[in-house]
Amino acid sequence: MKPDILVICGPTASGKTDLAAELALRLGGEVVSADSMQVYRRMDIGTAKPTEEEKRGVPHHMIDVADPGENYSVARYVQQAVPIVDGILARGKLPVVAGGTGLYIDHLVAGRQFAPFTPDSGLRSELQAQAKAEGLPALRAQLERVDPEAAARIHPNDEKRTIRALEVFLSTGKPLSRHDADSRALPPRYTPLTIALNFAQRPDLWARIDRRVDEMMARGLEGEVRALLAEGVPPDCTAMQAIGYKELAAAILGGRPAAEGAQEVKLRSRQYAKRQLTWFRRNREAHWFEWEKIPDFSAALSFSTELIRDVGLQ
RNA sequence: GCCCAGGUAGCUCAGUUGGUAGAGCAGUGGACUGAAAAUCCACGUGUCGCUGGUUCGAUUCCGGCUCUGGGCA
Repeated sequence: MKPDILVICGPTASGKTDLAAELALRLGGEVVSADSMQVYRRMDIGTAKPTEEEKRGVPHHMIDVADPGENYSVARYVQQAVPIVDGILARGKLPVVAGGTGLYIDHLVAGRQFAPFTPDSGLRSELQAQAKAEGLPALRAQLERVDPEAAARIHPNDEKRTIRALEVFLSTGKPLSRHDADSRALPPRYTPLTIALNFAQRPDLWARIDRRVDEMMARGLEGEVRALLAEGVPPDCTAMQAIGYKELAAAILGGRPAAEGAQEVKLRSRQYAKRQLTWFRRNREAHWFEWEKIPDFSAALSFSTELIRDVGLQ
């Protein structure tokens, strides 16, 4: 099957943004961000959104599409991003999906469907309260009764997934495992050519992350976080779970120096990058390009354009 | 120079009444279907500072040396 979209993925600070913009510019494409935190407005520095200069005149979509206080989700992402990708294709251009949120990328391209209901925040907090009062094993026992298949797959300590599975059953009357099975049977929405970026040596990635966090601090990340808190964004909302915001908010609220928070941001970013790599490595179709020491974009460009030519993407 | 407290896993430390050692953090690998920058799982051999002595056996007891804190000169 001939690919119809280009996907650029990789861990944080691996150079996705630059490569995506450059490729889109050369191939007459448009960038569609696949990043769960760049969707939020007024969170620019800490989410490393591309600047106008970095966008190189190429249209970038799925950035600044929600307010920080809103509860964004994969489902909403797919709902918004699919018409955009389709629109780009309809105009005869190449969609370049670029980002570090593997879940978002996978759902966008795979065409999976979500359980047909709007999450009821009341039900969710009810279940959370129940977990707190009666303990997670109680919820787990409940899940084993209504959806033994999901219970077998979800680890007993995984509260979020246990609650989610119960939520689906209680709202739709259909077990989550059934939804998943049905969804897996659907044909994929797009056929991607996937390029994954990484550093050959882990410490080189760390060095790049550290430098980037220092740059974020120099550009005023602390002020950005203070502004969000001042406008009343709840410190426990989804947007404030973003690395960089969470740690600085905690430092600010706890009266600790921002520099201390910045150190935590570096650590948490490294750990996040490792999780991203685990996700992307699972995709056997991805073509990996690894940097030696520092990014060499001209090498990445020839690697990419060759691949694109070989598969007839353009 | 003297006195005191220490030198044990990358870091912070626990421990062995003498039978070669274990936690947290870090790190590595993995999972992931409406919170995903979230959530969860698995993985612990290191000259127990060096060197003599006692002992069947010392990281553990004794001596010397060395290094790091703190105190007194």
